Amino acid sequence: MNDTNGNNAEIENVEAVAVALAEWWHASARDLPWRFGRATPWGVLVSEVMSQQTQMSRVVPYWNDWMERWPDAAALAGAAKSDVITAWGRLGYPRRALRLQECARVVASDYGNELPQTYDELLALPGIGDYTASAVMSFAFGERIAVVDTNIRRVLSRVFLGVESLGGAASPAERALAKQVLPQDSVSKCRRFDRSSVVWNQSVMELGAIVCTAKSPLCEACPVSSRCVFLRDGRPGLGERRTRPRQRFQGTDRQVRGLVLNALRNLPEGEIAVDRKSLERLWDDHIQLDRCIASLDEDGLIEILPHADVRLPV
DNA sequence: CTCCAGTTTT
DNA sequence: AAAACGGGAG
Repeated sequence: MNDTNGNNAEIENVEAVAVALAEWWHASARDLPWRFGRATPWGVLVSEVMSQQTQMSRVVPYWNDWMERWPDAAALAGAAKSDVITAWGRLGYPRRALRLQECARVVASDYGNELPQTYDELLALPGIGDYTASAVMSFAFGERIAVVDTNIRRVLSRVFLGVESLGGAASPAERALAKQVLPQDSVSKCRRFDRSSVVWNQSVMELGAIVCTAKSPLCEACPVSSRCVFLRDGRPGLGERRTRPRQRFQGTDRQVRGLVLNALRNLPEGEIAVDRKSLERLWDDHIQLDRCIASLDEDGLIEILPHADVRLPV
């Protein structure tokens, strides 16, 4: 019973779309260093965590340096937290860096330094949610599993339903659609990055990232434009804002937290702490500053020293 | 000002 | 279900 979405009659283009997308993928996919079987499963996981809310183009140099320095989970597990936070640099959401190291510690100690190969075990790892667990199952292990992220939601909704996907969490209907159109894998294709479900997930996501973008999709350059319900219907609601207003950044705690962390990352060689005086120069509102220092401490991103100086954790 | 290969906490 | 969490690019 697949009644979660009432659109089964609508979905009949899938084979043709899959063929066109696969061709486009092989001709136009970005040559990211963790693609095409060049990275270990752990390397794929690292790339996915770094890409949570951060554009791929910004991730590439960080990933290269990171994997050279900490090639596997055990290496990262043994690193100093301060080094992990510093290496994370300006990727944003630095708690991801800490969770990635926690993840590495679990993989190293509970799984013998080899990434577990089931969705449920991956999902249980720190910092790994539904998207990343699915992505690793598909991209690293070649398993047939529906991957649902913001790009895939947008592309599938446009191509097959002709409407913009709504903001917020993925709906049951969107998940059902993703499962419904996921290609079967033929038995003969054994190389994991050649499996049709894997190419499907990667190419749909890639299309959403570089062609079928949120605000101004490049329909002229789209390999499935002739089969896209959204384009056929005149792209109804394109550019219409469906997400709730995002929190502004200027003046928020996130900005202040970023300033404190940035000061700690950029300390001269040999210095490990920022003193209270310097902290107070970073932000005029000392109430907010103290709130942010406290929250950074709670997150394990800094340690508070005597005299209210701060440092990165060991 | 919006958007971005999301996850966790409330 | 909503808020918190960075920072850069278009």
